[in-house]
Amino acid sequence: MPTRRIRRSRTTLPKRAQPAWPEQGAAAEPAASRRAVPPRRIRVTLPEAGDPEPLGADAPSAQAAPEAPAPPQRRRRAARTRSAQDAVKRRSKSRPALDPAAAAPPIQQAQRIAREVFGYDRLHEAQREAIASVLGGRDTLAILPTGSGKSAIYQVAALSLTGQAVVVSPLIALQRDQVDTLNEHVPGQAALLNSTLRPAEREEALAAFGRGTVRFLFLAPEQLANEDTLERLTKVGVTLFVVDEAHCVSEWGHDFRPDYLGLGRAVQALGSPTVLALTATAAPPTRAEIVERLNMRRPRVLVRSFDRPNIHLTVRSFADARTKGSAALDHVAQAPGPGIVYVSTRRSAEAFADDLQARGLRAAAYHAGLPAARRDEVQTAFMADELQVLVATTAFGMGIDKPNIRFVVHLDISGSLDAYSQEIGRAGRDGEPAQAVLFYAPGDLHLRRFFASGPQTDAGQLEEVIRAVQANGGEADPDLLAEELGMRPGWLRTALHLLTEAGALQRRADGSLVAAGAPEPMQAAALAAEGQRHRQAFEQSRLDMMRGYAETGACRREFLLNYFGEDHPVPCQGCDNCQAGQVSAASPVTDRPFDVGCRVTHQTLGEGTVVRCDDQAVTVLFDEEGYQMLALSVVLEGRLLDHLPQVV
DNA sequence: GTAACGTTTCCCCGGAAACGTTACCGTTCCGGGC
Repeated sequence: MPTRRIRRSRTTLPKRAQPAWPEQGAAAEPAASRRAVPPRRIRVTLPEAGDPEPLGADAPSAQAAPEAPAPPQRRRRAARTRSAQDAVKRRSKSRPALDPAAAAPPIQQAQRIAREVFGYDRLHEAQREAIASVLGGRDTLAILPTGSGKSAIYQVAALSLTGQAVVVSPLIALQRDQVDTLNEHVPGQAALLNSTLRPAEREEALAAFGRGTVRFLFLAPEQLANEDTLERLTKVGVTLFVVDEAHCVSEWGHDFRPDYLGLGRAVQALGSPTVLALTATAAPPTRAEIVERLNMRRPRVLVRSFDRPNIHLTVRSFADARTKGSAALDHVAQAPGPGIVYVSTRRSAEAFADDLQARGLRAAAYHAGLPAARRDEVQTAFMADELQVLVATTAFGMGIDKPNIRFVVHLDISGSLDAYSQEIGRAGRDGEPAQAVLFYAPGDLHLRRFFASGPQTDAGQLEEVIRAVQANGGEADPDLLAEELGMRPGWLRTALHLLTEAGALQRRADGSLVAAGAPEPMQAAALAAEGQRHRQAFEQSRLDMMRGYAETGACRREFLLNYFGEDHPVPCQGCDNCQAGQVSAASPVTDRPFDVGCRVTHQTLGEGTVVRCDDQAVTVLFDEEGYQMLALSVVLEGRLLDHLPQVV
């Protein structure tokens, strides 16, 4: 077994040449503090692929356990990509063949790797459970709060296993950070595979992974849609398939990045390795979809509390957008920062940042329409506390780990409580008090309804597409079809996706789409249109829940946690309604007609699961129709809901 | 669903009003140009 010298290194923020926002007279706040882990040199022995020998029992530690950190959030561009690839080249020693008969390594081995390789004195309980589940060969979905060290789970699990891991990560910048972090601890054992690589670099990454020199290969889901890439990986014999930020499967797969929905197919093609899906936010339907889409078998689903008691929840309601904007400006101008203001459009991001600057604040806008260099500059400045306020669209935030964010203000309502929870979860990661304030005007719902509605299709158009595919000899080339039918390419891609979901089209081994032959075009189009209708109804129902949160007079924390299937005692004293004395202690759980989590059936809405029940309303997540809030008195008087046997 | 923007219509040539169109969040990948 090889011995390696590992040195923990600290990274530094790149210096910014020129501030592009007004400097304020007041002294800059201290730089963001990262957890200080003293650099040290250790000698560590790692199991090779095929090495069955466990490392021995874990020694107990009396020290507090530093949790695994989220990746640092500085953009590291081509130079870092090349350095990771160079590291791969330096380590070209081949590994022994995989040994599938090797016994699952014990959790003690994982603890030792966590300590000796990554410097964590001990893993916390959720990390241990998830790692043990993976080491036992069980597909695992871990839904753990931000800052709980999700990355450490796959890092330690993969190094404890024999064989190699593919890690699907949504953003190239995130992948770079993850590879850099890993290569600081296990030099040369992590590599990237994405479109920024030159052909030779790409080939080298695949070859190193094929030789076993590289244990972790990070890629975006689009890479796995490439049949050549998938075939190369299949030959390697991947033992662990990790999906980081797994909520993207459900959140982005349907209308934005459809290759997320193809990950289950990739898992099968890779010989069904153990699947580990990690996310910080997933309500029950999102969990179900992740499990289904990733083809997870009898998965262990680990869920920890979503509650962040140090974040105070407030909603301020307004009749119109103008008075709302003015009040939000006053609020943010006096709020102790640093903070994030989320808005729904790029234009309003620019406008609100301008307004804040006019008030003398160091503020900047961040959205996907900015040049990459400007986005890097703004993000780096915010991370370094050079900015007080970042005004951003949803483009900002994934993977962000800035501990001292004191407020997250929403100038516009989010599209779902899933998104809202993710966004406010970026506040107060240092455990100190933080504020989440939603500025709400009912008119804001229009734009969100537009986003939730997605591209409009009808069965007639979809049938037209299928017939065109058939007329083309069964080939479904998006660009050709768009031109031929005079349809927008974006819309046509959505149509092809819906038709594939309905079974009217099939993906061939080379990745291209062909007509499936059955069902008949009319029937397939109707199925596809119905599928989309369900999806849109579900999205609209999620927006309804977001609206429910904004308009509730009950405890907001309870409302938010109920959405994620978690109960919470009221009053919480950590939200505006509770502090205003509007919320009194709830009736005992046993007195409620419907328990959270119980299965019910409705004559027209079908079967569903109760997610919330208070004195006024019962909220049910129906399997087909999404979330529905029903007046409790009407439900009880009309006997609209019947209990079903509990699903174990 | 709304707002911003562009075009057309008045039919005296500049500009208001009406009307129509389009964008509105999110990333990766790929091919072409320099």
